[in-house]
Amino acid sequence: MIKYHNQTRILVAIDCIIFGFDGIELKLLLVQRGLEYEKGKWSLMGGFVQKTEDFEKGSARILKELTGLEGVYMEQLHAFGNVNRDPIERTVSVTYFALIDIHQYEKQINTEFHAGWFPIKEVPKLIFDHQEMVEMAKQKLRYKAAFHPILFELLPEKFTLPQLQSLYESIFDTQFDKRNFSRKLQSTKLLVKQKDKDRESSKKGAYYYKLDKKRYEKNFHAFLNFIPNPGNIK
Amino acid sequence: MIKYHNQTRILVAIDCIIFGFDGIELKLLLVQRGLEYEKGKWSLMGGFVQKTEDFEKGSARILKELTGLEGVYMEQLHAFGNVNRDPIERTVSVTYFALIDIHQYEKQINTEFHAGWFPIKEVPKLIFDHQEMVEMAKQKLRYKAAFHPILFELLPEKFTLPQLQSLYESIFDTQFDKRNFSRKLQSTKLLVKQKDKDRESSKKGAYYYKLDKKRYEKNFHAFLNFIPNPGNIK
DNA sequence: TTATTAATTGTCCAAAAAACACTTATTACT
DNA sequence: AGTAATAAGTGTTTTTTGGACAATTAATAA
Repeated sequence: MIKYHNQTRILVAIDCIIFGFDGIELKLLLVQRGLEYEKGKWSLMGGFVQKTEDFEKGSARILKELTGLEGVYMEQLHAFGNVNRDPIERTVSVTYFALIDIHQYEKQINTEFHAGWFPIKEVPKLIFDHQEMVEMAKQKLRYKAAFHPILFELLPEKFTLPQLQSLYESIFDTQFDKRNFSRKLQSTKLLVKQKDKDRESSKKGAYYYKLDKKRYEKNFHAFLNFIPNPGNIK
Repeated sequence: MIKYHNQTRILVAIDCIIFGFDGIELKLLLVQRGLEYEKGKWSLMGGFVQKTEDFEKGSARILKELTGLEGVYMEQLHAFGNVNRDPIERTVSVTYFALIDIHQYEKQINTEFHAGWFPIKEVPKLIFDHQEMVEMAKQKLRYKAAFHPILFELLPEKFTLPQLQSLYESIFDTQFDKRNFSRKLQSTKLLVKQKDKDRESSKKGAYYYKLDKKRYEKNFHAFLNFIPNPGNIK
């Protein structure tokens, strides 16, 4: 087989920034590094790209190993290539971020990897440049969520408006007016009101809503001004 | 030195999608591939990541080799990793896109690489998955330009409102009302009206404007609704 | 002087966003 | 049984923004 000559071949890793929501706050799934050097330190879930594996396959494999999950929303974030980002050996990292509903998979999380959910505001020190990756992912999540109906990926199939609003508030770290919030969401026509209520979080109970799947898929890229005063989202 | 064992090391390339504007239409800078296999076919400018070079350094080096340019706006687009994207040998490609004012560098373009500007609508068949890269870059450029004042990177230091509008129209492939366009731009306070006029393109002449650099840097990420009816930008 | 060309500027109307407060359903307590 | 407490749900007004639209101006050429 012909090859390119005199070129450097480099390890290529995939690291996954896995966001989860538990109904209260946004969390990040971390694992304790299994490989030597910094072993036991908290880290993003990652692995090396295999010989016959492209990035989508690789990121899905890594996610599955850790969480047992398949078919989860995943998107490429950024490729990190600093020469010394991994002190063992030069490794390029292609990062993906995923969004999942924590409760749905609570019990599947593979214990073998010593995984744990951390509130996004209390993320421990991470190895290598993983901190930077997380920061970028948070920023991208905010950016995207400000205009696209992406946060539903973090919620269970049935959810209430107050839940949805608290998710938005948690991610944008601010408070919205519930009347305006509700009106804006209703106007997207993405929500279908259910007959039953969630009675966990209040006496009166809050109606459940489901996504209108068809419209959701169709309008996924459509632009929606979800966030009041988008201001300085980057 | 310690190394990771039993892992595949892969060639990592950087490919640059270089957009340019000549005052009339958006163009793409392409080169004729120098390496064997598909030699002579049109291709993005690219090269392999060197042993002690990170992506930013690499993309700057590649851009410089081809155009002589430095300090140009550049941004990472996406990492492409399909197993067979390069039939010679598996190669991962990290893509960057750059924006430049064609006239400013017209004479610097390195002839050694047989480079050529192609109108974005008449891009020839490209090697490998470069077509896909260009498509993604076009889409991202539109997306970003719809909300951020990024297109100034394609213009000379002094430009007129009609020029700016024709740039926007060319990129979004539509027509804007010049009164509304002007008002919207003025409202950003990013433009500083000059005393002199461009007399090339009309009898009356159009006033030049410059960017207010300070505000530009400060507001680079600020959200501005540049595009009427953003509709289905992805 | 008149016709032509492209630049410049302003008004009005419609739609969207934001500010704002009261009513309702339910439960717990006295 | 009555009342207090809690969170859900709902409408109206004002302000801001976006979009449609046309007349005037500066310069040149006929």
